[in-house]
Amino acid sequence: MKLSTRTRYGTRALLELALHEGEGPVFLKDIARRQQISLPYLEHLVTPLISAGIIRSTKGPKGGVTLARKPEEIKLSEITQLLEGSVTPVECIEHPEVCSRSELCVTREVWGKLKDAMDGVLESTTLQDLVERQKKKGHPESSMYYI
Amino acid sequence: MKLSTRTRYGTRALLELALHEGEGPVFLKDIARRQQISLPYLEHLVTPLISAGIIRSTKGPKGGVTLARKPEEIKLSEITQLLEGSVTPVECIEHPEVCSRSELCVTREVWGKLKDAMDGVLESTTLQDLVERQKKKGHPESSMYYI
DNA sequence: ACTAAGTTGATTAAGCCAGTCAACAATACT
DNA sequence: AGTATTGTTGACTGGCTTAATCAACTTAGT
Repeated sequence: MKLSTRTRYGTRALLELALHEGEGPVFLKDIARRQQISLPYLEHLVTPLISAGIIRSTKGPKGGVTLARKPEEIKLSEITQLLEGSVTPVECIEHPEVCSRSELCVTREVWGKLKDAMDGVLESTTLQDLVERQKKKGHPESSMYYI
Repeated sequence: MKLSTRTRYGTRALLELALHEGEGPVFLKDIARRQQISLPYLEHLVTPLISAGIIRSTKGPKGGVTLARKPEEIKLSEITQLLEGSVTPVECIEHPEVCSRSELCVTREVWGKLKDAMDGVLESTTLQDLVERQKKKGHPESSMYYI
């Protein structure tokens, strides 16, 4: 019952972008350094985020990536859906046909409640919420990541 | 973000026992057949459940396993904790020391909210709740599993 | 042109985990 | 006592997923 590193890293990368909203493109290299993600790995995370229209990229010198929408318009549910595949605790919730017992299975109902509880949190949290939390905590990138 | 089959199968096995509460020991073989779990695999699931005091076993002919407590006293949180290891979406919630950023990380806070939401469901659901749901649906084992 | 970026794909390495097999231990029944 | 039946334990395997890297390619600015 763990989130994939895809989702964890991806969320951190997007938070990083949200923190620099309005400052123009950010280098993948900088995101990687500040959020402690390996650059080659980050490159792969970026691809689906672009196709999904969450970020925009600019090639060449002075290039980088930017949020394609405002932080308050990007819900965590969208990010997890994209990077995690889905946050379903069991396959049969979304695809009842994978198990012949789906119809009558009561454990399935409970796992459904579990999913609903998670969705509630993910639907109600946006990147903007993360930014505000971060501001309350102070900006770690200024004091910590540039040694 | 999937539950392990350990947890899924284990929960089904316990439900099966709860449904036969008060009828004496149930053969592992029967649980396996009715809940469609491979017998050798079920055997391994049973071990931790016994050590945790959730079920009791009787060896020999007419042996089998029984719930050690009443269904309403067995919470899902206990089962998942035992079989899943834990339902934490990220390691750093329970062990902040695994990541140097734990202190200042706001994504960690959100994953914490996610865990709280899940815990809410798991803490408030008992085997008895599953039994009642099953009764409302009818008893599938009588009509379906004995072909 | 040249350089600095992002993009894409092939590939690898490792860890996890479902699942099986086989030997063992205990109990009830005859 | 002996035997069949059942749970117990541990060793082992095979496959899947996924984090991660490398290398070649494309695009854009100077």
